[in-house]
Amino acid sequence: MTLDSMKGLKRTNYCSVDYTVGDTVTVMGFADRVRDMGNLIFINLRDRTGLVQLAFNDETDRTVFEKAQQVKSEYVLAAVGTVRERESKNGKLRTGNIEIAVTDLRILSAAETTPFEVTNSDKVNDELKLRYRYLDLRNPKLTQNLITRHEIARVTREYFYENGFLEIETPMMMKSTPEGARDYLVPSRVHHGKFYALPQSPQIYKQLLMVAGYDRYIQLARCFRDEDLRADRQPEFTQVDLEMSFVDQEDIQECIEGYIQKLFKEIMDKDIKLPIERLTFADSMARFGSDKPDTRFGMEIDDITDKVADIDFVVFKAAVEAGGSVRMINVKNGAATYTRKEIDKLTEHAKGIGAKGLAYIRWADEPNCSFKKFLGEGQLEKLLSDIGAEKGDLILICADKNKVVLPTLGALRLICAKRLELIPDDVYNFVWITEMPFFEWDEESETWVAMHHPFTMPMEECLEYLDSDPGSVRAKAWDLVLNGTELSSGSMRITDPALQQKMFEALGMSDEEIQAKFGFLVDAYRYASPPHGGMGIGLDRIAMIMCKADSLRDVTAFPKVQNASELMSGCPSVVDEKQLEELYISIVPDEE
RNA sequence: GGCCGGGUAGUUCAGUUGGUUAGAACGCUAGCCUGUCACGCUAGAGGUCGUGGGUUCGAGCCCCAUUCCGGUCGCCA
Repeated sequence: MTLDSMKGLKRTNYCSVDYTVGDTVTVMGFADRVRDMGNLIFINLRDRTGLVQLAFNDETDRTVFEKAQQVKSEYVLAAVGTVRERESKNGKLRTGNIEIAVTDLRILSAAETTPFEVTNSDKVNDELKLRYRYLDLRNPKLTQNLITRHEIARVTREYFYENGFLEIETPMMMKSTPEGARDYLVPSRVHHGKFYALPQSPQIYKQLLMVAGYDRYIQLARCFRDEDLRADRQPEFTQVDLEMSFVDQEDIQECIEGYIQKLFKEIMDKDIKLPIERLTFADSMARFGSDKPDTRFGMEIDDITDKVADIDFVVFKAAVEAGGSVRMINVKNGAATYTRKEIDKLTEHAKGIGAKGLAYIRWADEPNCSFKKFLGEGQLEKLLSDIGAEKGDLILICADKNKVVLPTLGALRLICAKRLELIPDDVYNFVWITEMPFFEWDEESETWVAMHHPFTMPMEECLEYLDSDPGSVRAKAWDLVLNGTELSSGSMRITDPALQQKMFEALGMSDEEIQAKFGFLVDAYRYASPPHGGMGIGLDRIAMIMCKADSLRDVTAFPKVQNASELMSGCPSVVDEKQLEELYISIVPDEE
């Protein structure tokens, strides 16, 4: 087949626009579907805006008609023609009332048969679609997602520009700081044996920008973390990264609330009520068993330690003796119809999280209690009434240390709600989680590690417990959670070098270590700094939620798969010996 | 690294207790068709059943190993 040139043609409009009958237009795009009826041919032409129908009949110039007969799916075409009304309308299309009577058709590029049908690929295996990502990206749904993502980025820039933020780029190659997630390393050719790291976040640079006096900074920052993937976690991702000076926590939250409100109004036409609810970390854990609670439904956790105190059940007693508690959720919503098998499955899940087991009361016809044999006369009736149970309820009870009980019930709460379809999909529940713990006990290294990062400001009233009870120290750090997804995380930063020194020490770092890792940062604060804090907001996750997508892959143009490789290009890949030599790198073979 | 699920025409799937030539739909190819819009009709091509090994007279099906994909736990300051 001989291909045509588009010489002499200029596109007048995208495919899916409002047309005026009688106009002469030139459109260009992909053949979405060809319907050849012998002496009558229709071609749906597709571009990123949508479809328009090209029509060829006995009034069509013969050479143009013959050209149309050659067109197959995914060919790239240019067509000139006259807009006219369709004989029968198609209500499903924006352009369904008109068609283009083609007077000139050019085949600009021919396609081989594609490995899957581009616009009918819902059920096609993801692996195949990812190998041919450039084809899948032709799918209108993905196109729409990427356009929405573009709109999110546009509104984001608009909002922060309007509010006096400066967009400043920070380095992509920076110093490795082994705290937190694993770094992606970039070897240096010039410096034998030394490495750059790709940023996990521009954290340190943005703090230094505050020291430098650029008091409102924003960047749509690409960030990298060498950790395993999840549906909502890619090794590279984009954060709306910002930092503000001369503010406190409330000022930053207020600024972000304005952003969220604008974003949801402009992209989703949703009105988000302000202020967004504040919930302390401790309350969130106690009520929802999670630091990222999904508040679109109830089923909150109840502490029933006191109510089971007189029950002689060894599991309950042991939990209390170990300093733990007995807590429950009431699944309600007809969950008493759960079969034994389904409850066993919940138990299995609970065990997966760390619980030793699950007690339950299933009240279908009669209350059926898993620890009945440990109950005395009348105790079940009393318990049922104490916890407010009714016929039809399923009560799940977990007894252990709080560290186990809360996450377990939190997870079961989500599983049951999903199964019973209690979660409305058109509701957007934001919540601020505040007063986050500063330290987290790391079992592996048996040390306290910073939960947020070591530059986070502790709450003033907690400073005195820094040495005596680190676990109780709360931070001026907060998360923004939407429908159970952590969207954003922020904190006030330490600007006092003496306090920063103290925090490093509490984290078990020696002076040498501090100097080697963060010396430049500590030094910077010795030359005075405005009080400041900031946030990093997950742009990909916002896009995922706004597109109602199940995976970040659906809102990322070229995503990576679970093992962090990219199926289309096949990266990561081996490199030439010569490249390695220049970098002084030798590869140790895999042990068998 | 652990656990769970999956891999059969180009695609999505079916494939009985282990038994003849592995089927269907869509797509593709060819022909017919003047108002379709998931066009229709007729015919056709297309398979190392992920890979390797084993059991068996005989394996898509059973066993072992391996690989790839997904989910999840660990991990993600």
